[in-house]
Amino acid sequence: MTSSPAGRGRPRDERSGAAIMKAAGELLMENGYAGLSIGAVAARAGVGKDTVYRRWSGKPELVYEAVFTAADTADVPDTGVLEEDLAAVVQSLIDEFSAPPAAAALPGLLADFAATPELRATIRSRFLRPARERLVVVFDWAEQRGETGADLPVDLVLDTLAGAVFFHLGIVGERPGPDLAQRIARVAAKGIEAR
Amino acid sequence: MTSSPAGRGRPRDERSGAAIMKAAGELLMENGYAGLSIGAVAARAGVGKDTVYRRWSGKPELVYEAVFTAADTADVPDTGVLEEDLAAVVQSLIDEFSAPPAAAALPGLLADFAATPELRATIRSRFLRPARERLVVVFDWAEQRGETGADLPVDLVLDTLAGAVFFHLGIVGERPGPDLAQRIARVAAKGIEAR
Amino acid sequence: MTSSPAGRGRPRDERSGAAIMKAAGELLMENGYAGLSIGAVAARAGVGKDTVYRRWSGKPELVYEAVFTAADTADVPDTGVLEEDLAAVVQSLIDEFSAPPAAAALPGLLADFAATPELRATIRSRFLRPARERLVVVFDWAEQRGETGADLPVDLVLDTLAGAVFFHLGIVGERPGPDLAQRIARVAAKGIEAR
Amino acid sequence: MTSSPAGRGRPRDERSGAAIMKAAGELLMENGYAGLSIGAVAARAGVGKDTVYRRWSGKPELVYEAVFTAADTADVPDTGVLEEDLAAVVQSLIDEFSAPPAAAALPGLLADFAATPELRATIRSRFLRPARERLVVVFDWAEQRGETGADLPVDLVLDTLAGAVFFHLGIVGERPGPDLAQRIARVAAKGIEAR
DNA sequence: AAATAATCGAGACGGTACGTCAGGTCTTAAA
DNA sequence: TTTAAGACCTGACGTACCGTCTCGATTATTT
Repeated sequence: MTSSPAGRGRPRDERSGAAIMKAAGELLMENGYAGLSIGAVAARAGVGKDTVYRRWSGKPELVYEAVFTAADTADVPDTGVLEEDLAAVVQSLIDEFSAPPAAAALPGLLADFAATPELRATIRSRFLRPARERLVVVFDWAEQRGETGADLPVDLVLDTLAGAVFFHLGIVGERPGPDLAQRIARVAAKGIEAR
Repeated sequence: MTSSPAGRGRPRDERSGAAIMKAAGELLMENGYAGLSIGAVAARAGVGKDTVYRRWSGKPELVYEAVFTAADTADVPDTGVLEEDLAAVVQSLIDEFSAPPAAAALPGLLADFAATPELRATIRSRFLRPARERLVVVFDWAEQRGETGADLPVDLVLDTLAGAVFFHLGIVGERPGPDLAQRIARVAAKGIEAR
Repeated sequence: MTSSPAGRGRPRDERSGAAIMKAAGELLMENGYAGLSIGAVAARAGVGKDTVYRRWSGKPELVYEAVFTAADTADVPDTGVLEEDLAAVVQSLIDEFSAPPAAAALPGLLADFAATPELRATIRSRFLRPARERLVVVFDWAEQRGETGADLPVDLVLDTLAGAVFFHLGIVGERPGPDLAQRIARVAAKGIEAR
Repeated sequence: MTSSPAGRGRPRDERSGAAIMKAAGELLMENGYAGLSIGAVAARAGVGKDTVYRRWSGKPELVYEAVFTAADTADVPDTGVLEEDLAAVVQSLIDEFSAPPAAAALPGLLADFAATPELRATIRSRFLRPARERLVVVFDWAEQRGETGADLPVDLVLDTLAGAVFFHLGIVGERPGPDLAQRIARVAAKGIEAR
């Protein structure tokens, strides 16, 4: 959210922003990403359209913030086994991508981000940073245990894991079976282990 | 394409359909998926809007057909090594997804498909069938060579490979390095090989 | 009204145009000129805004046509007396300006016309042409009878008569007493008669 | 202008009011009446919007005061001839109506006044009082000289003179030729003279 | 000196209207 | 029956103003 500039003038009412976020989440689940309009969000939030545009530059930014707010700073547990550590990382991606508003928003949201150069450059940092940080940690542990070599292609693996989850859930639309994270992690762990 | 209902009346002019496909591909590369409108396609093709709607039910179907027309029936070469076979499969996905009109269309197109129940069900068959057929063959060879066990999760692996390629190219927007297929295939091959 | 270009395409539905005119007249009397919006006219007419903009370039043109449609081609009667002839001309101006929708529209409408160079140039021809034609005839008769000289300043007299009626009715808002035309005509007739 | 309610609190800064008047006059000439917004006036004056609304109730009142401030208390000269006296009155109307900011403001301003019942009632006193006072004096002289009878319809003549000037200059937009006042006065004088 | 109160610039607030554009349907005359 | 053309209704877009309100700060009068 763009922070209010300086201390001058009437400060923004936090309740407006909160009402907008709430309305956006609801409409997202009711009508999907394509069926969500800024005007409808404003109307349901009991707010003028300007009040939305003052805070967010457009639908993608608004929906991104409405959906991906969970801080998700939990540390990945050190299980001592690469495959299990990876499973935890994949599970966090699944949790992030399959929450109801996220599932409704993701394909359209990523499409809009991908279509806009400025937004496209932010996709990794916005959607994948927590997972990437965890992955770096997990890779570090695995290297110290000798399970993997150094110089693992973090971003490529991350894209693969995220792509697998996104494609499986978001596009093809399968429900996330309870062992999905484990199955993906098993292949990935074996794939990147040293010999 | 919807086939012309046989029989009476003036037959459809095949040149109209071809002009529409051509115009759609051009506009896709100029303005992207979101910036393509049926009206603009019709105008550039020198055709009435009805002539478009008579053949395709809407933008997703139209763009899908304009972009994914290549038959792509080439057999995957039997290299005798799982990793190499997989690399060929991944390369075919890369080729399919990174062709200029496809790259411009894919994120938005998949989002529209995913948002429509009837279309969502057809994603695998429309975008992944050739790759899936190749993957089945490759897995069959590998099993016969003893490199892998039976009962490999074809669809999950397919989603993973496709998701990796799509996310890496379509969303994050990296150019496909010449060794991308090989790198993905290496991890995947090791991941699914029998111990 | 802009006439539909050539014979190609679907012809405009005359009922739409008529419904727009009717709605505009009603809203004008209910809310006045400033309170009339194109969107409200379209909504009441059961028509899309485009259908309005396709026919009229904006509110001034729309309201002008909605209000000043009466052909008003009646000839001015030859009474044989300048003052009486002028009274008939003035009365036609009063009738034109004091009809309920016209009275509601005139001040704002003329202001918008005056503020737009292209429209400003058309004020005389749009609002005063019938009166001017009558005035020319009346002056011609008067000259032939010897009541006046030649070279009367038609436009200045016309502006004076119209200004008097407009200012008296439209701005100051007096009801048009039954002898108003006569009173204005008396002064004007005396004013322009030859000694 | 609403006078500052005496007494407590910080007194109004007279420079703010002056800056607002100045900004309003400038913007009026740059953008016309319709193109003038309170927000823009406040911004150019370096003032908050409330500082404007605290002093004036809205655009019409603000513009009226910005434009029609000239006291114009000069006495009409007694020329001894009705036509010449009238010419002076008409000339004062021309001067008032054709000053650049007034010319830009008048049609829209009068339309807004006419559209608001409370304001409409004040039009004569606001815009025509000086001219009316002069006209009464001039008629008085003329009656004493025997040029006219008593009981001249002051308001009707005034509306006619003002309407003629307003319509000729403000609406139709002619530049005021140097003899305009004389030409109008000649007709009017003859029109109201006793036989 | 302290309390009270109105003003100041700034700008957020909920609304309304703007004029444009796309979607998908329908209606014409011509082929 | 299809064709090109284009009108049709719906509804969203992002912007501009409206007139009100809420800030912190300032400047006066009243205790």
